Amino acid sequence: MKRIAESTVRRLSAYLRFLEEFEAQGHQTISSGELAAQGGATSAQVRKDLSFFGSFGKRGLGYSVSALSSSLREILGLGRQWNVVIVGAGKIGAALAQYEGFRARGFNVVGVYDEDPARVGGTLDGVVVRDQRELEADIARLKPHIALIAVPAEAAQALVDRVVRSGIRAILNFAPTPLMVPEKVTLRSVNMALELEILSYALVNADD
Amino acid sequence: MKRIAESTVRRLSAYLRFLEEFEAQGHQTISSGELAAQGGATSAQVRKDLSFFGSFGKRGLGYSVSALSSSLREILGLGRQWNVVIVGAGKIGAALAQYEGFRARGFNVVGVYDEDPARVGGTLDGVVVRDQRELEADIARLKPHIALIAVPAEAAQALVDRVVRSGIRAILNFAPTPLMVPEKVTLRSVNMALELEILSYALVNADD
DNA sequence: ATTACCTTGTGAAATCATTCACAAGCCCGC
DNA sequence: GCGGGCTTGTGAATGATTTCACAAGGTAAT
Repeated sequence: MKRIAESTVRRLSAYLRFLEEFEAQGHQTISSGELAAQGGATSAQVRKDLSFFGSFGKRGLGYSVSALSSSLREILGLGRQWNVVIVGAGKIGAALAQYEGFRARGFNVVGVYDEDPARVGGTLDGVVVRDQRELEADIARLKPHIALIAVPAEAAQALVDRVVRSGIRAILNFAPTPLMVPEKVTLRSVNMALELEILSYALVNADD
Repeated sequence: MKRIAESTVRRLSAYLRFLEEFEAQGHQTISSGELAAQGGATSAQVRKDLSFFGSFGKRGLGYSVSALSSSLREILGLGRQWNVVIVGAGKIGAALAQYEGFRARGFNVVGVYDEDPARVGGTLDGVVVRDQRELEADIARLKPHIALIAVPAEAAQALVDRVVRSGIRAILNFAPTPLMVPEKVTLRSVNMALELEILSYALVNADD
């Protein structure tokens, strides 16, 4: 299949979220226009996004809410459970470990790791914080699919290397630093200070 | 000035971060190629990004690390302090309130708000959690520039409306829901579950 | 001062993403 | 079964962003 733009995948995910709400409200069908109105997209964009993956609608009528939800879950790989390890049990790691939004969408936190003995052995939302030295052995045993990196910038690359070497193929990084991964590994980064800097830019250039 | 793409601003911010590191290592000058190598950009992209704002380099030599850092800080509006209020003192709000990366870059948390009486009065990294009912009065008094929204999805829009009505012009949203703001307000969203879903998509489509 | 060598700044070209616009298809009422 | 009214799916057009490629300008060594 042709490579799909990340912006498209991001929107599909947003469509799915709204479809679930819409379904809960008892609606059977939805048009591209209604779906678009939600996230600021256009109806043409919704149709184009979906067209990369097939034909899901009925002309004149729109899309079946439940059928489209299923298709999107299938496309996004959400018809299954994903196991996640969190590396770093500081403020951010702890918040992530306890974030309900992950489990709600099929992402299971199966391990949280830290190197600080003061944190090891503590429990976060039912998951015990384990010693970072166990990381390799645990990844080999639990075969998690995704690693969340929530350690200081200086430590991040070394830990990414370790989880990659242990077989992890997808990483979500919260450390404010660029990271290198082999091509076969997918890396995404969330950088909160950077988001604030973009706001800062917007504020000083508000009069454009 | 011509409107600058968000992707450009994002990269400028990344360049600045690396320049600061590079400066700490004692380097005087840097070429567009060295700067690019960092974040996976190309040298042409670095030069193009900078060219939107002026000429900062010397042909044959590169850029002065310190001069370029200053220019970027100026462009991004980082030559000053920004005051930030955090709405929501749950897991994520608390983690944000205590995140050192913000203060380090000139973003001062001047207030944290929650509606849960059990949280009000508590203290997070020196900042006392205040009652959400004080929000309007405090914004009027403290004139913060930026609001971070860290409340459940259902509550987010109402709180955004409140901070916007109180005069906030820039919002960073952590609630997993789309939000509406007037045109004059800049809104950015960080959606962690959505990031995981993009990884999920990448994992199921790894063989492309 | 001249030469050899680098690196910038920037139009032009290429690529990527979004929007337009409309034929084709489907539902529904009659 | 036919016609009116909607809405999809999709090429074509537009717009945005990235990459290319090279003239222009600077350094440094001799």
